[in-house]
Amino acid sequence: MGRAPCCDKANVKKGPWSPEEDAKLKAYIEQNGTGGNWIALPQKIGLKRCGKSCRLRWLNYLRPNIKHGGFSEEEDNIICSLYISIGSRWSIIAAQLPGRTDNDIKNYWNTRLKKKLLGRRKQSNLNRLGDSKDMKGVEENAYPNALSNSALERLQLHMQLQSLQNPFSFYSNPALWPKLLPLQEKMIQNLKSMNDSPNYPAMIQHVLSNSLCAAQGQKVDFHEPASSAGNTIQENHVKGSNSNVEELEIKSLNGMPSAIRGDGTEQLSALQAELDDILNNRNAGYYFPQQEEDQMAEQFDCFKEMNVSKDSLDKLVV
DNA sequence: AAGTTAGTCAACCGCGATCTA
DNA sequence: ATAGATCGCGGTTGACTAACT
Repeated sequence: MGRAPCCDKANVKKGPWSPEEDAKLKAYIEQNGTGGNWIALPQKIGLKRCGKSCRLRWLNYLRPNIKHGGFSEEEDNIICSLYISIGSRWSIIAAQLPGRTDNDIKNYWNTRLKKKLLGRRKQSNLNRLGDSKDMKGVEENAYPNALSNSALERLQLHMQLQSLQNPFSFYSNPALWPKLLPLQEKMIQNLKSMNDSPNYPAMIQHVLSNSLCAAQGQKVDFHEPASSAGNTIQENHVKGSNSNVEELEIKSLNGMPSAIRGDGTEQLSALQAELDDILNNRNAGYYFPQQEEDQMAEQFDCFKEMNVSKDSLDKLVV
């Protein structure tokens, strides 16, 4: 049996808000506040809207000091850094950007920023895949299920940044990978039995070691920006950890070999600088020698060959 | 000029968390 | 302690528009 609907769907208006509805809602809330009950609010002011819809409209559009569009470079950097580190916690990310809403940031990430960061990599793969006329089909086949996966996507972004920083990335050098704990070894064995791809266990080895480091509580040390939002990243990091899946999420700066990682602050600064370069197209003309370009492309191809879903990772560790 | 595709963004939906009686 | 109500979040959808063929 499902949950009772929060409102009478049949008598509720949906779709875009009219200026009159906006005015009614805004005037009421500015004068009386929300009254702590969004569900009852629309009835009080004679709006044929669901309470949730009113709340959303107020939070995302009507409340004071909301900024729309025109994200600054600094905001881009903050969003990217936080996404790579904590994933799609849009409300937390929004709390660090005064005047921005989680919905706005989510849309901005999905439609622009993600492409900005991943686009170069994807374009390179497409070029490599040759002179095929049917590029649409190629793209679909090349990324069967990877980009919808938040954790893998973040790993991919992180690898891309690592590759930019260090063309001789440790991802292609097993000697640099961290030593495994017995439990991790066991997981790798399980994975081996699941998939015979030569790249699969190697990449999973690093994914898992990263994940386990994250699960062991190693954290990125964020400096809290001046914000009246109250929640710090660290607070939310702990408070929000309510599932095994979250524990498994890859905290991008954790679990890296110390020779490459340095301390967290240095890595964060390097990451920040690299993001800055990418986002501002300062390396748009950067030329990777073909060999390095191919090597980097192969690292990303690992994900194709792995054909692994987050579910399969979850099952192994839970 | 008309049709198609891709990009953008406001809004909706469902679910877990939290509150309250 | 518990069940129902509400909140808040993240994923997804769909309308609209611009760019392209």
